[in-house]
Amino acid sequence: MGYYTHSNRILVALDCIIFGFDGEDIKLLLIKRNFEPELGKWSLMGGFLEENEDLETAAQRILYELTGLKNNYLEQLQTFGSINRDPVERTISVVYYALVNSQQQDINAINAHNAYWINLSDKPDLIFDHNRMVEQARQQLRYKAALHAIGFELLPEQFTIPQLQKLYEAIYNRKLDRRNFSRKIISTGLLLSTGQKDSRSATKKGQLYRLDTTNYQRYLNDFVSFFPELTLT
Amino acid sequence: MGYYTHSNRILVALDCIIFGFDGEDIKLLLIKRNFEPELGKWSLMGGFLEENEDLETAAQRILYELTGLKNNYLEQLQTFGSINRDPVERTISVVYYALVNSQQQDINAINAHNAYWINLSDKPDLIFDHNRMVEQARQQLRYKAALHAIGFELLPEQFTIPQLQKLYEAIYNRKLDRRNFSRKIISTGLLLSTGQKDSRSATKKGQLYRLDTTNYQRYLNDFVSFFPELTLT
DNA sequence: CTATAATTGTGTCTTATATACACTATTATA
DNA sequence: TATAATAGTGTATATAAGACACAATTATAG
Repeated sequence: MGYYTHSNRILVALDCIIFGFDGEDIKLLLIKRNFEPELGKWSLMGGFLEENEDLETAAQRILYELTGLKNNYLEQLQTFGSINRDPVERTISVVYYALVNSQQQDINAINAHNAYWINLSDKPDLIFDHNRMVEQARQQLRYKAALHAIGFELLPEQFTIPQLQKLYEAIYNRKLDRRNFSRKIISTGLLLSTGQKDSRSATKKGQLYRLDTTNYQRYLNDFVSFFPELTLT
Repeated sequence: MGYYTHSNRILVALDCIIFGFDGEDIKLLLIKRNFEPELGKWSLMGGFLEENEDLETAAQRILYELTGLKNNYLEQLQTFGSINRDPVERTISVVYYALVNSQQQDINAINAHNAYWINLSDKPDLIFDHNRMVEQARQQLRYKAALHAIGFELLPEQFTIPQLQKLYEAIYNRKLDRRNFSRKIISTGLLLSTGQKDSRSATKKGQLYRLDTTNYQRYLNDFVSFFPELTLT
């Protein structure tokens, strides 16, 4: 293996925006830094790209180190590369965002990293360009959830339609009509009734559904467009 | 300015997928390489990130070097970082895609780079992971054009509705109904009649329109979603 | 100079979907 | 057993999608 004569080799970091949902609010897993630089401030979970590591592998590693979770929804968002974005040394950061079902996490790993689940609406100021990263991820989540029925990744395996509605309401920060939501989501064919009922509910117990993974694949690819006639494959 | 102790500094490249439209087909500006590595093969236009250069600035520079064009639609697509994607040396590539009005290009610059406009449907095999990059860009173009009325970037300043329709048909590779297309596009309020007619047409000359830039800004942000009720701001 | 072929412009009908809204059912708790 | 809270279902109206038909313009051929 040879080398290019070009000399500008720089550090490549990865940062992960980790979204969760507690039934009421969209949450972010953030780190109160007990290390330099920017000790004491809030940031995303990050790390450097290693020598024999693909980008996606590195992002998965960083997510796993923090949460003990594997096989989550994880997608590359964008790469941030302003000259002075990192005051220590020029570093470009490849940013991923993850959707995790926050009930399955490894509490010990999270505590060990001094990380906390924080309501997206209460997000503190973050270091470097991490605020911009989060803002862009939030928008991407709205996109994706609107087009691709992606939101399920944030829910437990079994969920009720009202729970799903609360998730959508949290993502878009607006109220939806219960009756229309229910009709629409059922018409997608994405939900399979489990026959069970939600035991946790304090009043009328809702019907539990789970994703129909057959149809789900289709919905991950399809989307409804500006010209509905142009719905893609 | 200090340094991180981490040692894995690597080359950062940029590659540009340059889309055009000739009135019939979507085109790609590709390079027949007269330099190493992979001399004689086809590739995207690329380059390395310089020391005092932002990512977007570098992408603009590369686009300018090849086409003489500035101020085009240029957007980051994704970063590709597989370990062995470049056989010479580990390099990650931040990929941008550009939409250019291919009538305004600098022919000399293009010839000097041994570049050619090639129908997307006739795309030759490209080096490294450039095939994947183009495929992803093509999908992103479909997304964007469906959601954001972005396609105008590929047309001359003045255009007829049938020309716009041909562009959409090329992007999505399918026929659309003339009458419904016309009604729909007019109802968006994006078009301003210029009062002029298309002189080039061989039969009935179509009415020339141009973008209403006021409404355009809105359409760049808005999109119609999976739940139309959730159309975003 | 008129017929023709090609393309543009506009209207209308039917069907489907969005949206608004009202009543009934279930369950823990007082 | 009444109440408060939430879940489930139905229906009417407005809007948009999608299919389709006819009239208008213009270069070219006869």
